[in-house]
This record gives sequence, structure tokens and C-alpha cells, in this order.
Amino acid sequence: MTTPVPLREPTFLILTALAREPMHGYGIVTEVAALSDGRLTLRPGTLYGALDRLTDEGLVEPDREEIVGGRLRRYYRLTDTGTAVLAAETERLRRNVEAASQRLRARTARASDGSAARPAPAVRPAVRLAGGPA
Amino acid sequence: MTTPVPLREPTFLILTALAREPMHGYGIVTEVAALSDGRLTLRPGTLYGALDRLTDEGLVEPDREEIVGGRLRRYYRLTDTGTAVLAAETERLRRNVEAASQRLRARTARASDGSAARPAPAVRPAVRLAGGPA
DNA sequence: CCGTTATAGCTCGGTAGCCGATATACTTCG
DNA sequence: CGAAGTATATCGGCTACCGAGCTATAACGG
Repeated sequence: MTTPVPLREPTFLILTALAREPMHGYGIVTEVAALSDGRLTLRPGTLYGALDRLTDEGLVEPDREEIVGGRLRRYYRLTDTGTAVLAAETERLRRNVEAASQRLRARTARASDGSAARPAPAVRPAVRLAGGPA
Repeated sequence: MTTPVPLREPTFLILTALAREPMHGYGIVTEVAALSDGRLTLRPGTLYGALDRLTDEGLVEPDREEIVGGRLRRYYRLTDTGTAVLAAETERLRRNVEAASQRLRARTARASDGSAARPAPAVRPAVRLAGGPA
């Protein structure tokens, strides 16, 4: 069954969205956009591909189907396994964040005192990233 | 130049390893193993592929070469851009961790009081993950 | 009345990072 | 002398993700 362990960001956020309550596909898209401050918009290919995969792996499962305003809503729910995996992944990420933060802090400190042998960046948090602003 | 934004875990840890001080390939492997508590062992294909890619993208750059005990050591150094990207990625992960933690906590709380309409998992943190224990 | 937007579902091909295996070479140890 | 450890690098395959496109209904605007 090989639950794929380093969850990629989209997958991680899908599970996170479902942790609160069962949701349908389109709802997940808007929820993920919200909890990532609009930084990540799930593509249909990513969403439904991930949903199928996660269902196969037993991390999520179909919850129910509703018809609201003539449109079908297919709800998914986080399983116990899914909850456990999400918790484990969150811990892993927390450790990574901590390790990186510590090293970055040390780097900044080094840049502050006179010991900077190198240009020593001011560590500006504003970078232009891929798929950035228009 | 499209700096690839959601850094995968191996890439993230390579940058983290280099944040402290310039290191050579093999040193990065051991360092990453250390700061991930042995959970992740970088494969050569991953390491050198990533190093080439990150060099092209300007996140790391060659630092110096040494010959220690007849063996070549090629050192890499984190650039200013690399530092900024690592910082930005760390922030992104921190937010994701926070969002997931919050939802997981809410879920546990719901399971504790009597309001559990669903089986309500005990949220066991022990999962068998891919490439799990021997 | 018709076109556009929003909601809601799904499919398919291409891209690219990671894994696993493999190769080379030098040093040290048994 | 061979095995293990250090240190570099390449190549093929897997697969998650992206991007684009498709269908359908409801609601709004011209």
C-alpha cells in the first residue's frame, strides 16, 4: 500500500482542509486557497487525482452525496489513518521548520556582528517566486 | 528563471544543511541524515541532480575545492537568493504546520467531548508509513 | 433570449523532481 | 588482496503535479 510519505504541499493541504469537516471537491479548492492565503490554487487534475489516490490509500473516503441547487456535491471525509498520517506529516514539517529557522537565525546573527567575511545578505523575506504576481 | 516554489523535502533539507556553512556533497548527505534523525537518506541521484539544478537557479554556488586524503571535495555555498528562498519556504511551511495543527487540535477536542457523532478516532499517532520500520 | 460567470464534476498529456541502480576512483583496514 | 568507507557522477523509470480542455446546471446581465 505504500502510503507516500513525504506528502507534497497540495496533498498536505487537501488533508488539512478535510480535517475540519467533510467537504466536496470544489469546497476543498476554495478552502485550500483560503488557508494558503491564495498562494495555492488547486488544479482539477491535482485535486481529483489526489482524491482518487488518497481514497485508494485509505486516507480519505467518500462521505455522502448531496444535490444543492441542481448540482451534485460529492463529499469526502478524513479517515482515522488519514488523520494519523496528517499528524505525523505535520510533526515532520515542524521539525524541518525548526531546523531551518535555527540555521537561518544563526546566519543572520553572524551577519549582524562584525564577523561577516561574506557580503552577508540582510535575509530579505521578499522573493519573487515561480508563478508569482502578474 | 522560475525558481521552483514548493520545494520538495530533499531540496529543502539540502538548502538547510548549507545554511550553516559551505559543505561538500557527501557532507550534505550525512548532515541531512542527522537533522532528519535518519529519516531521510539522500540518494546520489537526488543530491547531485538537485545541486546542479539549484546552481542553475542561483540558489547555491560552488565555494571551493579541497583534496583531503587524496579525495576531492567540492564545496557548495548558499547564495543570498538561496537564503531568501529558504526563509520564504520556511515561512510557508510554518503556516501550513500551524493550519494543520489547529484543525487537528479541534478534531481531537471534538472527539473528547460527547459531541462525537462519528466513530471518532483516538487519533493514534502511530502509523505505519512507507519505508517504515524494519 | 442568449452569452457570460460561477459552481461542480472529470480526463488526459506533459513536465520534472526523486528514487534506485550503477559506475569510477582512492584510502584504509582486515 | 579484497572489502568497506569516502566522494564523485550518470541514467532510466516512477509518479505527483500542472495546465488545458470537456460537460452540465444555475444565475445574472445585456
